[in-house]
Amino acid sequence: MSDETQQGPAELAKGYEHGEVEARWYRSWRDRGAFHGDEHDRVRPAFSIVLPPPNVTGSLHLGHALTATLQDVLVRWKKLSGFNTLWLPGTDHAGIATQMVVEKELKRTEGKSRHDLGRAEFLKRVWAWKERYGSRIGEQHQALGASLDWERERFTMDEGLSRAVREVFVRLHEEGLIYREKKLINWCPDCRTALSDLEVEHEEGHAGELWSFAYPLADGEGEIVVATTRPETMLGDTAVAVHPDDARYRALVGRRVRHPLLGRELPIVADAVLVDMAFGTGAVKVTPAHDFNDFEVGKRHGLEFLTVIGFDGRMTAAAGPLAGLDRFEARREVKRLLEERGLARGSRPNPMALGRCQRSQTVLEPLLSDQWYVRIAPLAAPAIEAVEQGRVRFVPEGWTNTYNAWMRNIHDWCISRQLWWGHQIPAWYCEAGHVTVARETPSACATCGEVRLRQDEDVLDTWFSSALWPFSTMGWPERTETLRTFYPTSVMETGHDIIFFWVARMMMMGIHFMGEVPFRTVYLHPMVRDAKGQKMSKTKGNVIDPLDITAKYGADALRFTLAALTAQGRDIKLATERIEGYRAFANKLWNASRFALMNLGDHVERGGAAPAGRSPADRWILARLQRAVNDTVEALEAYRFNDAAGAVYRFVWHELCDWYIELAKEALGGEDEAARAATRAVLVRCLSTSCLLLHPFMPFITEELWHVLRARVRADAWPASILDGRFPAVGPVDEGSERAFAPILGIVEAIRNIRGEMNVAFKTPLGQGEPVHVAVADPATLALVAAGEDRRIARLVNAARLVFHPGASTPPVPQSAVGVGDGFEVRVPLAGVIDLAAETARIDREVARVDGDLAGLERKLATPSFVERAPAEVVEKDRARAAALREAREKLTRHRAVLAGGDGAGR
RNA sequence: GGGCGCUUAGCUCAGCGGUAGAGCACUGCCUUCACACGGCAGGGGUCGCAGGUUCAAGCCCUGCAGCGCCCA
Repeated sequence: MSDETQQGPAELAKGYEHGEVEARWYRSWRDRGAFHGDEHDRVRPAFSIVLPPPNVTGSLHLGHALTATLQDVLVRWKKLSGFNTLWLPGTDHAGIATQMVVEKELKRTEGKSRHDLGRAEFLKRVWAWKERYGSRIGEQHQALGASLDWERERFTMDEGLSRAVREVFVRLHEEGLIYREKKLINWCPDCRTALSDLEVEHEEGHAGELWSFAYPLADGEGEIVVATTRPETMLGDTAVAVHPDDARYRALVGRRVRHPLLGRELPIVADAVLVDMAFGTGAVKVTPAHDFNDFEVGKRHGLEFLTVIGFDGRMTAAAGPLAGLDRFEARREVKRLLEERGLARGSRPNPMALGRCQRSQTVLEPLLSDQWYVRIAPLAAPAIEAVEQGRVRFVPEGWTNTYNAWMRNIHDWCISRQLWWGHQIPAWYCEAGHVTVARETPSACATCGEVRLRQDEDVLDTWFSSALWPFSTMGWPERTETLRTFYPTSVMETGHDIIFFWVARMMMMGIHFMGEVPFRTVYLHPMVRDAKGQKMSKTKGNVIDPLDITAKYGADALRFTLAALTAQGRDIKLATERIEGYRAFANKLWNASRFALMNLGDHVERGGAAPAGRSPADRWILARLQRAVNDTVEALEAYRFNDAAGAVYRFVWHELCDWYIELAKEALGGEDEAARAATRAVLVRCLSTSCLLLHPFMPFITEELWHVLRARVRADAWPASILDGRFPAVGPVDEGSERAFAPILGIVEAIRNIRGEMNVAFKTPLGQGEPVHVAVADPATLALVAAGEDRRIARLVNAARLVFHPGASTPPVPQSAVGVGDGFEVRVPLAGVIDLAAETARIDREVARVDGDLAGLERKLATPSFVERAPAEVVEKDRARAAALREAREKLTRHRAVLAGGDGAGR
């Protein structure tokens, strides 16, 4: 590290410039391995998070930025709090998505398909793509300041992780939890692969059409009318079903109809499960090979399974004259042909649900095929139990229900995908069709010894490998030190949209293979939307690129914004104005530090404060600081990121900057050495503590200011980097000092209020002739005033002369404005300035406000049931409030009477 | 069809039993020696609607309406 970064600049620029600072510090942290989790550390408690791996070919969106921010907040907070932290980065090979990207590129540049290249050559291209673009995600995380342990970066297709995948597959197969079967699956004709239930998006209310046509009876006169939303599937019909209780059709059950286009004969069957007598004609066509419900009917009645639509979405040879047509063309053609034959029986609009491919949005086709499945119920049971027993906790709690509902109603997981990019299934077939599942490529069939083997061409669902992520990344199946130290991880932090994809499956796999849950807490964050609440998407063009934001406003501002908007249970609507606001906050902190540096003189920071010279203002701000620390920690512990951010924000801006710095100017510019030294020390303490509190949210600016401050006050006891600092500890708040100082602040506000309302500019001193009078009832407050707070007040309100009186009221002064507060009254003489009408109006407004409050309170206090049944302290509090209001009202009305008395006031 | 969530100031949202808060926006004044990415002051809400519980209800209960999400 260079001297310059060690020391930081001697003086601060007038405004905070994030660009240069951010680049410099991330490099410095990374180069010294500051983010490395130490697997050998057995002293500090461990805190670990695995980053849910983003798609390797993707690029970060705001959801990722949110994930990175919240996780970094947790990790940096825990690190500063003395934990041995590990935040493990990596990327996911994202089977379909990546393969599609590379295929598209291949088509564009060379006009070739992956089949033109062949599997081996195509995979080479994908790897090349990964090498070229795979680092982008990492760079983006670095720009956000993520304190990830880059030495442990993983990729789901790494050798180690691939070994873990194979091990898991083989073990589950040995345990009978993985099997291969021919069933109906959701097939995407565009991606040309099977999908799991989770990858199907259900489109509600699609404008479908219910189209009716007649099947003529095969043996005699008559017909039976059925309705369908998919006319083309009638080519694959192998039955017509009616309800067994339906009198209209009872005589027809067991008879046959003739297929009008193919000539086949179809049985009429009775099925109480499939058929709803009240819907349509009460008769239903049955296509067992192309519909999930019909599939079951087919099994129940031993029907033929006739596949008429192929994997390419075109009609098969079984579709007879329509073979080769696209399924949607076939739909039109079937309708045309049946109309021609006079069999069409009308149609009506039918809003319906439609299954689409999550990736390509293509309408899915249920197709019959051989696929691999995970028998999931035995894995789900312990995962449900883990949550019931509290070994895993969801935050916000509401997600527990969602998790439970899905887990208890779970279906076997189709894990094979007809892709090339991914973990090829470790199953081999011999000519006789025997299957050999093995960790290493087998030399012969386990059943018949045949040596000519062919590996299953399919690959595993990407989510299969990510389910292992919490332990595969730590070296499993080896028993590594990393696993011993950091598994189970502390928190799983991710978006609630992937609770099933990741969380549930990680739970099942973690418990099954590690014997222990993969994480203790699951924090699910909300979705990030645009300012109007719209989902961000490329097609809508409302996507905000996090890197554009960091370049413009700084990573700290973006991070703070995201944290400040992350309230539990609601989506985040992100408007750039919010980000601008928090950039201003960074600038505010910067300038508070700038002020301090200009006023610290030769102050040298030595541990152990000297409370002797501390003023009431010093004690007050330190009490407020402690409160802010407590609030922040409490919020972080409860994952209330917005409250944590809010607590620091409020302290830094509205207490430290708005009040304390202004209050401190008196002592800093004064002659009293001890007071000045104490103030300087308090200022340093407030700023350094604020930096620590803020560091998890704004790592860059806080590290920069830490260095500058440390060098300036020669605080050798402070660690060289804020990363090695100690997070402020929760402790008792000095409430006495808070309470004691409150009247001082109140007096300032009351005088400022008069100034503002009377439009007296700040540069015009008050009390130049007749002094400003302040009556104070509490002797303790008067003592503070006598000890020097009067000078601070005078400074903050720009008063030339300020006279304090013990007691309840100030002496009457013509042409003056009066303000009242809890335990004090201020009187500001405004001869020559006062606008009688304005002042009267102001007093009237005040009286009206007081009257409103008082009326409510008095009504309440006059209610016997309230006085009798409410807790004594509540009644007492209201009595005291009513008394204070009555007093204020009396003062105000007396003052108004004087104003209106025409004693020469005004002009 | 089942489940969950939301409805509070112009906007975005906190608050969740003792008569309403923040940020932004708005209005007036101020280039006061940290900051105009600023300061001071101010205006603005019958807390979706209707019932109920309670001494007391945005806050608890019931129903209704609207919006959103998840699952089937």
